Amino acid sequence: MTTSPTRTILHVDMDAFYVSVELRRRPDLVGKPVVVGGTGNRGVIAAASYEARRYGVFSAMPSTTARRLCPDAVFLPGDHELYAQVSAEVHEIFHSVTPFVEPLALDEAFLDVTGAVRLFGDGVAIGHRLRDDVWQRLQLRCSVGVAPNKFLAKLASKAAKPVPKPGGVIDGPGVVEVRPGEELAFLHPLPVKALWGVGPATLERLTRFGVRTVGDLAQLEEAALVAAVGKAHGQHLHQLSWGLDDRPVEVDREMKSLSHEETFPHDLHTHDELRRELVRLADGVAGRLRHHGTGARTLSLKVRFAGFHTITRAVTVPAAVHPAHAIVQAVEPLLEAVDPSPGVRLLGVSATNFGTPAEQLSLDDLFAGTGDGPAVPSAHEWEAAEETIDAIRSRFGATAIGPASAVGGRGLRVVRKGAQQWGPDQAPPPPSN
DNA sequence: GGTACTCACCTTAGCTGC
DNA sequence: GACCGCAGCTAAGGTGAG
Repeated sequence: MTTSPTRTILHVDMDAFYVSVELRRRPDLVGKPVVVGGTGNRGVIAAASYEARRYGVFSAMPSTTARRLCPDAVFLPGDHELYAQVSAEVHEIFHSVTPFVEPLALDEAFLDVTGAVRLFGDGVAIGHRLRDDVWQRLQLRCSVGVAPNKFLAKLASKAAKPVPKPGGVIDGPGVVEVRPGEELAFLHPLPVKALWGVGPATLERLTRFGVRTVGDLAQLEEAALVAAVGKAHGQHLHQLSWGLDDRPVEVDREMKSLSHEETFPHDLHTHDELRRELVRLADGVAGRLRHHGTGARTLSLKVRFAGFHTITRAVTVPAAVHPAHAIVQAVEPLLEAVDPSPGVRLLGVSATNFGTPAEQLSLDDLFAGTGDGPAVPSAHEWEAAEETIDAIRSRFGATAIGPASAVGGRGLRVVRKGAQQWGPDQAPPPPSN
């Protein structure tokens, strides 16, 4: 029997990242309940200061609920570009100890420091070093978990965090280590929902089996678990319940899908309105496909109705495409087949099945020789136009130019990743005549 | 009653070709 | 020609994470 050598994995998680970044430019708000997120009635909370968490406010909570729980909280709209920039600085510090960094989100990452312990000391020493560096250079706090695998390191970093209590915020240890041999003693008393992959639906199924803690789950036969939650998920959870996780820290994770979706301040009821939004979303997806130098064969449409019922419709085209007009051409018939009369609150466009874009067929090609059809640009003209749009946006900003067919009652609005991360802004007042 | 956005992965079902 | 089993692809929906 072979055993894999013990690894030293760190999970570094920034403390209330978005809020902490905001507090650097608003020191007057330090010590106060502050939340970052959607400011409109349809928004959600992206991050809450520990003072706000004392009132039960947490991320992903509807903004309206947060306002009710903590009316005195300061609500900030969020600045995705700034957070991305600060995140890059944080990751630079991570790279100062190891090249094996797997970004998980803007505010957290896994680090494989197995090869760095001879240089910098053991995992705990590296954890403290990183915490000190992040604080000295960026005035931000983070928590570090140290363990033989990713999954345990993640749980450990959570145990290292500050704890909001009704009486005040209690500092966490900052660095928590799960040593080899102590995995089960750490893991089994935890509630089963602490496991990666146990969300509300899985939790309910497991509760039916009387499973409350990770230890309970470990005692369950793998076959019973597979019957309850499916093969892949069941086998994975069984492994995790015994502290087993051999996934490597992946430095270059390949992107497999790309999407833009948007919740509207008010429900839309007509195809005309929806078509305008579709063009905008497709333009955003197309820009990012071009940026990554790829195209997509499968284009999907997502529609969420007023009652929150959500449908998805997809189409796969013969060759990968990336121009916005080709995406619109593919997805528009799917939209036409949807009845918007009940009201549509969200529209989304996604691209999967990536591949090198083939030579594009234009409408001209389709109508070639028939003498029919509109006078439309050729495929090369489309491509040249979109490259020019990219150049203008990189020089003058993302909102400098956009598709004319996307201009509607709300003016020209261009889709950028993260631009509307946490829901629509406060709905504009009705137009006055 | 309220519930964002982005991405990954899984399950199920239907279809097609061999 | 009809049928079966299998693999591969696609579509749709669900779940979970951060």
